[in-house]
Amino acid sequence: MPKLIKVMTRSEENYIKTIFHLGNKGTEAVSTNGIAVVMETKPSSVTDMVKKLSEKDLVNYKKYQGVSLTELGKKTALGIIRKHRLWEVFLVEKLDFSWDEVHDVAEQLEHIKSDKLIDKLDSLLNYPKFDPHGDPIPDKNGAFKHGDRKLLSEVPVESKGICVGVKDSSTAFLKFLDKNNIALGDEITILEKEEFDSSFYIKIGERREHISNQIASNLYIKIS
Amino acid sequence: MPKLIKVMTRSEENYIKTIFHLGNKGTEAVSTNGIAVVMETKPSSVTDMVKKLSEKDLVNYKKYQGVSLTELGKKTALGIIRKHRLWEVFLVEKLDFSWDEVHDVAEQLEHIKSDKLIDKLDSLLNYPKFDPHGDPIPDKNGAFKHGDRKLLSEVPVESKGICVGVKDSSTAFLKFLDKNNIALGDEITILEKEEFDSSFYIKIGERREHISNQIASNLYIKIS
DNA sequence: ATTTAAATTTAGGCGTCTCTAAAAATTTAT
DNA sequence: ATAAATTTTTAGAGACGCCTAAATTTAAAT
Repeated sequence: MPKLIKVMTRSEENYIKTIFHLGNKGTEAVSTNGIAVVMETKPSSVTDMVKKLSEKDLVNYKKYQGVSLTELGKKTALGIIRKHRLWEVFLVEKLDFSWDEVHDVAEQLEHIKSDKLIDKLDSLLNYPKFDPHGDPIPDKNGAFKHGDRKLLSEVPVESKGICVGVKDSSTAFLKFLDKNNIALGDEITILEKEEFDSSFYIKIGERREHISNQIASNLYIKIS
Repeated sequence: MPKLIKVMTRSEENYIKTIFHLGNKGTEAVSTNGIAVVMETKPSSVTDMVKKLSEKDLVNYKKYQGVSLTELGKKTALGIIRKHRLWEVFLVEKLDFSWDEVHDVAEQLEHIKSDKLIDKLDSLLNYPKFDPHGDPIPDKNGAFKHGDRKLLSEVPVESKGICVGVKDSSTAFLKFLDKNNIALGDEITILEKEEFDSSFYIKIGERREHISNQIASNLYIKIS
């Protein structure tokens, strides 16, 4: 009889989510320290929690070997991420939040427990496939695919595509993009690559822009 | 310098809300037992929490004398109630929940911390004045008024009015009303009062109904 | 006015989640 | 290969919110 008692605390959910993001969708083992840094807590606290999650069959854990998610853990993580991203869409589409304001609130809303709520929300929003940062929203079964986006920095000169997402969704980066009139959906063409500093000259809409490598390696485009 | 540190835990918020509801908007002293019963906890737990709330200047408390809300406590309670009721409207209006399903989810959503969120939600819903059960929604400053609703059971024969709310918003009662086709907004006339069992004969819409005193003393109407 | 009953508080303890400090294991460097 | 540095785990403790059991206060009953 599997333990399907999914009464998870907020803290447990946050750990699961972090392990998912840190370990290539939970498949690779993550270090105790890594988790501690991201969650702004101490390694010893991580060890405690990881043991508890292990007892609940949400993670695979062997002392000193790092942690990865079990199938149950992955399913759980996808459920939380689904909720987080749907709420982000809601905040932007229905409540006029800007894309750099949504994260903190979504972080709270993702812990609300109600299947009906999230299904209805999904329907209200017309079953969106991506959140405001271009990240994919898992469906009810946890499935999600990513088209074939590439980082702007890893695409050959002359390529043309649509800006579909950001890798770094920090407030600072998003505000920078806003200030420079770069948004999801914009058409981008790589004009030239500056070998000296790995920066790029691009055409975006009708404008010509010069962007640093740091920017280019945090913007996803879908080649057309 | 007032302690405006409003970092309240979920549990603290629930106590404040209960004290507000139990004590005539927090003004009357409430008993430890009363709180314990409503919150399904033990009196000793209530004592512990009440001490903590007292230290934070949210309640007035003297041993063995019961608890009432301070001004700060009342303001806090109204803020939580505002959030709860706005979310209820959202669930019914935007997500097609029925009025007997909203309570549990709203109970969770009311603890989300974001002023912007609640203001935007208010705006999305067009600044509603009442929740799906007819209870008034406090405005940003905590002000709310109730028109002049009366319990059906306390109104003279021949009175005519609109059904504007329920006193008991339990799932059972709400389902009963649904089953009997009684909804907010219905026009009701008191035809006759049966002295024997204090039941009422009423006209609702075009129908004639016989309702028990228990029902009548949980339905609010606004005399027209 | 005492006694009895009921309500309330205190005392001590438990589970969760966190921390610091110290011990153990692993990795890196020489 | 051994020593040094780093990472990870253990041990012990604290805040929170709850509990049980016992003591205290208040209210009710005779």
